[in-house]
Amino acid sequence: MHKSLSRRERVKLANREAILSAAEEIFAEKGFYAATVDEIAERAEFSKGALYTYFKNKEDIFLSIMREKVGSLGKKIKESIKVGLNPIESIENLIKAHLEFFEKNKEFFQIMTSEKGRFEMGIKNKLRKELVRRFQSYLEEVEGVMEAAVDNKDLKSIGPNHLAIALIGMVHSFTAQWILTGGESSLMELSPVIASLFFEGAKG
Amino acid sequence: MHKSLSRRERVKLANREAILSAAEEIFAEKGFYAATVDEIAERAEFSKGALYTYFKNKEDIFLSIMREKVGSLGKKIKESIKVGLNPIESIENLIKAHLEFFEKNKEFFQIMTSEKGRFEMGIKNKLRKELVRRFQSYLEEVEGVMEAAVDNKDLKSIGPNHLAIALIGMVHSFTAQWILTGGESSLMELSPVIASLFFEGAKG
Amino acid sequence: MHKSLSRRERVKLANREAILSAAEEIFAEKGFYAATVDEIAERAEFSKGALYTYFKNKEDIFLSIMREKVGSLGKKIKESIKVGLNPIESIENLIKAHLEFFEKNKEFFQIMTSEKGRFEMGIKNKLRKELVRRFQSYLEEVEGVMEAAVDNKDLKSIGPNHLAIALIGMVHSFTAQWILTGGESSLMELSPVIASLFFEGAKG
Amino acid sequence: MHKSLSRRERVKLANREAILSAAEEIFAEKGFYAATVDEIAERAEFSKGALYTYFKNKEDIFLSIMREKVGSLGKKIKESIKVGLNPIESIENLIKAHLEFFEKNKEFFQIMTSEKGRFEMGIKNKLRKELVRRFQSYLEEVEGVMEAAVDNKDLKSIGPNHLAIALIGMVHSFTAQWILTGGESSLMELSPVIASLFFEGAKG
DNA sequence: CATGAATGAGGATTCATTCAT
DNA sequence: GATGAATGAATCCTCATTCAT
Repeated sequence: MHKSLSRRERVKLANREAILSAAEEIFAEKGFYAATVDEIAERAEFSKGALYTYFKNKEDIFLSIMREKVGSLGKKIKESIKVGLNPIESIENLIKAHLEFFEKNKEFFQIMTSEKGRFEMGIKNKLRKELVRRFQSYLEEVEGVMEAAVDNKDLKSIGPNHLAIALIGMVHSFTAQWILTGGESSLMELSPVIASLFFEGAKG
Repeated sequence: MHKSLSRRERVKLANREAILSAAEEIFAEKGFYAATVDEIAERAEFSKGALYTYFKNKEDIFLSIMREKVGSLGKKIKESIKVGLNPIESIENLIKAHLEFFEKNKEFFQIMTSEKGRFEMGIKNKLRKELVRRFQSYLEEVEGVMEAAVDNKDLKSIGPNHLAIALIGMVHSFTAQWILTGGESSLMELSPVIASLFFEGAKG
Repeated sequence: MHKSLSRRERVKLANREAILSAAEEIFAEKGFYAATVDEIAERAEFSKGALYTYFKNKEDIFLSIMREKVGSLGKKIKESIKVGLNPIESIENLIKAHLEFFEKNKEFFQIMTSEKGRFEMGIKNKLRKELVRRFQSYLEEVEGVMEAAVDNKDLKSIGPNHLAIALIGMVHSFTAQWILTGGESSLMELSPVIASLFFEGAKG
Repeated sequence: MHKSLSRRERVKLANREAILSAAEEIFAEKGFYAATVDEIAERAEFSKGALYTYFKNKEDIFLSIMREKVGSLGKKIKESIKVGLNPIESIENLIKAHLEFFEKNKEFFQIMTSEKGRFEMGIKNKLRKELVRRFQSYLEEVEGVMEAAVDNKDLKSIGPNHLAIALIGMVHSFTAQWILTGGESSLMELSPVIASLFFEGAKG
C-alpha cells in the first residue's frame, strides 16, 4: 500500500491519521463543542497551527473522522451481508460485523450516538450532506437484508424498516452498555445473545 | 398540591417551569454547549439576569431539566410495572409507558441520548451524581421486571440485564427513528410491534 | 437635543461616541488592519467585550466612523455652497468649509486618505456601499458648484469634473502637509492662498 | 549595466525583481497588512521560503519596493527639471514626468498614497529613515524649481513650499481619479489641463 | 427583585517566520 | 539553495456570569 507515495507524502498521511486519531479520542470524551483545538493538538503532539495545514478547521477534522468511519462501517456491513449463504446467516454476520466494528471503534460509537442528531441539523455543508447520505445508505443496506429474509420467509412479514430498527437498536444498546461498564471484556461474545433475542425473542 | 404556597411562591414556581421548558427546547435543538443563556432567556421571555435568580448557572438549568425528567420517567416506569397482572403484562405496560413518555418528551429524549455519555464523565458535582443514580435506578427497575419474568418462566433464562438492555435498545431505536421522520404519527402505535419482536422474535 | 432619551439611553449614546472617538484615533495612527480591538477598547476605557455590545465587529466600528464623518463633511459642503451669493463666493466658502472640517477632523482625514481605496474594493457589504455612495454625492456636490460657475462665465469652460479634482487635490494636499508638520498652526489661514492659486493661478 | 555580474548573480537579481513586482501588485490591491507572504510567493511563483533568501522579512519587501520607486521617481523629477530652458518649461516638464511615472506605476501610486502616513510613524528602522529622506528630497526638488521660478518672476511671490504643495496636490488628485475610473485612457493627456490650471488658474 | 450593560477568560483561526530535508 | 511543513504569537470574537441601577 502507498507504494507510489514519496516519503514526504507518507509522512503527511501518517500525521493526518495521528491528528484524526487524537481528535477522535477528544471528541468521544467531550463532544464536538467542548473539545478544543488546543487539546486535540496537544494530544496529537502537534502545534495548533499544524492542524490547520491538514484540515480547514475544527469542523473539517470532525467530519473527516465521521466520513471515514461511517464509510468504513458501511463497507464492513455490506461485506458481512454478502458472505452469508442465506438471509439468516447474513443477519448473523451483520450482527458480528457491527460488534466487531464498534469494539475497535469505541470512540466513534460514542461520537456517533451523541452527535448524530446534531449534524443533521442545518445542513448547508457539502461534507455534512455527504455524511448523512452515507448514514442513510448504511441503514438501507440493513433494510435490504431484512427484506430478503422476509421474502425468503425466514422472517415474519414485518416491515423491513421495523426489523432493521429493532436489530440496530439492540446492537447499539448492548454496545453502549459494554462501553459504560468499561469496555474490557469482548463485545463480540454477545453476538449469539443478540441473534437469539432477535430471531427467537425473549419468551420462554 | 402546592396547597401551602403563597401566591408569590406559586409565581416563582411557574416562572421556573417556563424557563426550564424554554431551555429544554433549546438544549434539544443545539445541545448543551451550543445553547446560549441569552437564547434561553429570550425564548423564555425573561431577562438574562432573571435566569440567575432561579438557577445557579447554565449547568444547573440543564441538570434541573434532566433530574425532573429522569425522575418522572422512572416514576412512570415503576407505576406501569405495578399495574400489570403478571410479568408479561408488566413488560407490555413498560413498553407503552416508555413510548407514551417519549412521545410527550421528544426534547428530553434528544437531550438524553446525546448528552448522557457526557454528564457521566468527571462527576464532581452533587447534582450529577444524583442524576446518574436516578438513571441507574430506572435501569434496575426494568431489570427487576425481567428478573421476575424469568423466575416466573415467562421469559427464557437469559440474564435480566441483557433482557433489559435489549428491550430498552429497541424502544430507544424506534423512538429515535420516529423523531427523525418528523414525530408526527403516533409513537405509541408501535407498542405491539415492539412487544411482539421482543417476546416472539423476528423469525417466521 | 436628546430631550426624549432616558438617562440609560443617553449613557449608551455617550459610550458609543467614546468608543468611536477612541477608535478614530487608533485607526488614524495605524490603519484598519494594524489597529487592534484590544487597543481601541483600552483607549476607550472599556472592556473588549463592551465594544461588541455597541458594534457588530471591528469593521462595523470603522464604517460607523466613516459613515458619520463622510455624512457630516457632505453636509458642511452643501451648506457652505448655499451660503455664497455667487459661484465664486460659493467656491471660497467651499474651501473654507473643507479646511475647517479637516482642522477639526485630522484623524478622519488620515483615515480617509489612506483607507479610501481599500473600502471600495470587494463591496459586498451594505454599509460599504452606502459609504461609497456618500462619497460620490460629496464629489458631485463640488462638481455642481463648478458647473454653475462655468455657466455663469465665472470660470473658464473647463470640465467641471476637472475643476473639482483640481480644487480638491489642492485642499487635500495642503491639509496633508499641515498634518505632517504637526497640525499646530491654523489650517484655515491657508484658505486665501488656496483660493488665489485656484482662481488666478501661480503665474506672476 | 550589470556588466560585471556572473550568470548566477544575474539570475538572483531577476528573481528579486520578479518578487518585488508580484509584491507590488498585492500591496496595491490589499495594502501592507492584508497582503500575505503566501500570496506574494504564489503570485511570484516562488516558494515562501525563497522570499526569505531574497528579503529579510515582509517589511523588507515592502520597503524595497518603496525605496526603489521613490528613488526612481525622484530621479525622473530631477531629470525633467534640468531639461527645461526656463523655470516655466521646467515645471511643465515636471508635470509631464509625474504623470508619465504614475501612468507606468499605478500600483506604486496606490501604495504610496495609502501607506505613506503609516511608515512615517515610529521610525526606528534604517530603511524607513532612508525612505523618508528620499521623499523629502523629492519634495525639495520640486520646491527648488518653484523658488527659481519665483526668483525669475515667472511665478507670483508665493512661498515655494505652497506652490509645490499646490502642484503636487493637483497632480495626485488627477492621478487618483484616473486610477479610480479604470486607468485606461492616457493620464499624460491631462498634462496641459494641469499646467493651465496651475499657471493661469480657473477664473474665466 | 429585575434588568441588561460590562466584563474577561477562553477559543478558533491566521500568518510571518523558521528550519529540517 | 529551495521547499513547504511546523510553529506559536497575535487577534478577533463569543458568551457565561456579575453587578450597578
